[in-house]
Amino acid sequence: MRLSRFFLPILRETPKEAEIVSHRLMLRAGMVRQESAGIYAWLPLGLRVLRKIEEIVREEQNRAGAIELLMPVIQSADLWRESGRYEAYGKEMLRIADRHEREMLFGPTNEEMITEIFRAYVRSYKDLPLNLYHIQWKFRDEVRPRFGVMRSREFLMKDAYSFDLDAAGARHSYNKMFAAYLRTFARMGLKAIPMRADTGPIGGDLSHEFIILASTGESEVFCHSDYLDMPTPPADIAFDDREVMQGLFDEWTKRYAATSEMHDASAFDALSESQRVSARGIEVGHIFYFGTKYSQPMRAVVNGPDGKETPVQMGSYGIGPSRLVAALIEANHDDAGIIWPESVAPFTIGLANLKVGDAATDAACADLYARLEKAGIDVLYDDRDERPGAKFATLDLIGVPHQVIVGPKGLAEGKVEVKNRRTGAKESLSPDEVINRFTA
RNA sequence: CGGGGUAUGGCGCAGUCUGGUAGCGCAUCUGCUUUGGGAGCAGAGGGUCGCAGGUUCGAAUCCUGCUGCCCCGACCA
Repeated sequence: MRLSRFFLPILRETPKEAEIVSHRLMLRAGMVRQESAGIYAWLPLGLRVLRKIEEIVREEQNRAGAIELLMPVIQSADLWRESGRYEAYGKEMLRIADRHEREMLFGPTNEEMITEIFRAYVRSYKDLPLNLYHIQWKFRDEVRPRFGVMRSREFLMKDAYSFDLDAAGARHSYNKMFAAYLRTFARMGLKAIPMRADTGPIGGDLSHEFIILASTGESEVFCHSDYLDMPTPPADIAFDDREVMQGLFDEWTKRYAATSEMHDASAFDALSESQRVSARGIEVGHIFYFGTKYSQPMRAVVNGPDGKETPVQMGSYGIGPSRLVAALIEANHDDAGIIWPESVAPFTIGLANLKVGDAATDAACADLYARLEKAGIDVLYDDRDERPGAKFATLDLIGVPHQVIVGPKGLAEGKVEVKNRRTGAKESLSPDEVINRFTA
């Protein structure tokens, strides 16, 4: 992408409403624009990151055996009356009426709808297990939206729903999502620690929150230091092997880890000084096993091997990709701006032409740009007629992991500079070496 | 939902107390000079002062009502 043809509305000053660093940087880098309290437009740069995150989430859901579909954002009130949550959900649910005065709502979550879809088609235990998910916009009318997309009213959520014949099967489904979540966050360069959680309004008796550590996190968390170095489950782990999955779950939950609401000070204090990690955290995922809470009232039943009808055992599993964008910035930034992990970066390379109009730099940049693009690398080519300082500041701000800097001085010796945004390390390489570096 | 604050050009702000027809920095546009860490000079454009009433010869400024947004607390992907 040529920057001169892109839409990147950078702000030099920080809008006053932005309190936390991720919100400030998202506004300054032209990633989002607030349209109303807790409602944001995603500008091109922000959208590229959101899509990268979505794709990682999708790949790991698919790997764990979940199947993608897409449910609507607008739902019927009748569906929610069946489960009893229409009244119970309260003011967080945005209720609307259509032209026929039919009561509708903007979905805050999809347990009812997925259960309705399930019961319409599935009759036999032979069709289980089943795990269906979608990535769709949700609306929860938060009392007090804040922190930009970290706590917004409209937000993107990946929600998966598992269906099993019995509790043991549901447990296995839960464990598979548990493993998928560990992989998902690890691929984004995040250390997400599963912590036992309250089930809240979703209900049920088994639940974990996935918390990433960040100094600006909303909640206080406590955990065993071993969690900082636990190995991520490999891509080819045996998702269908119940014992392997249970073993992984047990390994990841046997040590102390809790948010402040679930904190047990005496258990935590039993750890040695060096084992105690007390930090701030951001919730990026939440998984629940809730049995027949919805299948019972909504009559989602299957015929078991014994010929009897049984309500299915369900679980639900959520990740907020839009919140993750902010969480990733909270965990990856410095004074100059954002530092994207490579897997979610909007562009992999920022190519800066320090002297637009100079025949040599123009030609060198055009050549590098074409060859890197041809190799399938996302390159942002800063071909604007700006001074070098402005280009450095822009690339630092938007956090592109690698900067390739082409100026007359280096080019006179056949060299361009490659700078690593995270480490600040600079190398002087020939254009051919640059191509090899990034295409090898 | 309780408490507090705020609303003036794209962004950040002054002007409001004491009424006289709107200003500064950044950004934008034009020209010249510049060009390895957010350039300099000269010129230009852009604002129903949140909305609706009212007081007054005259309202950004005073009065009344409303709305948006932000912050602090209790709740949440």
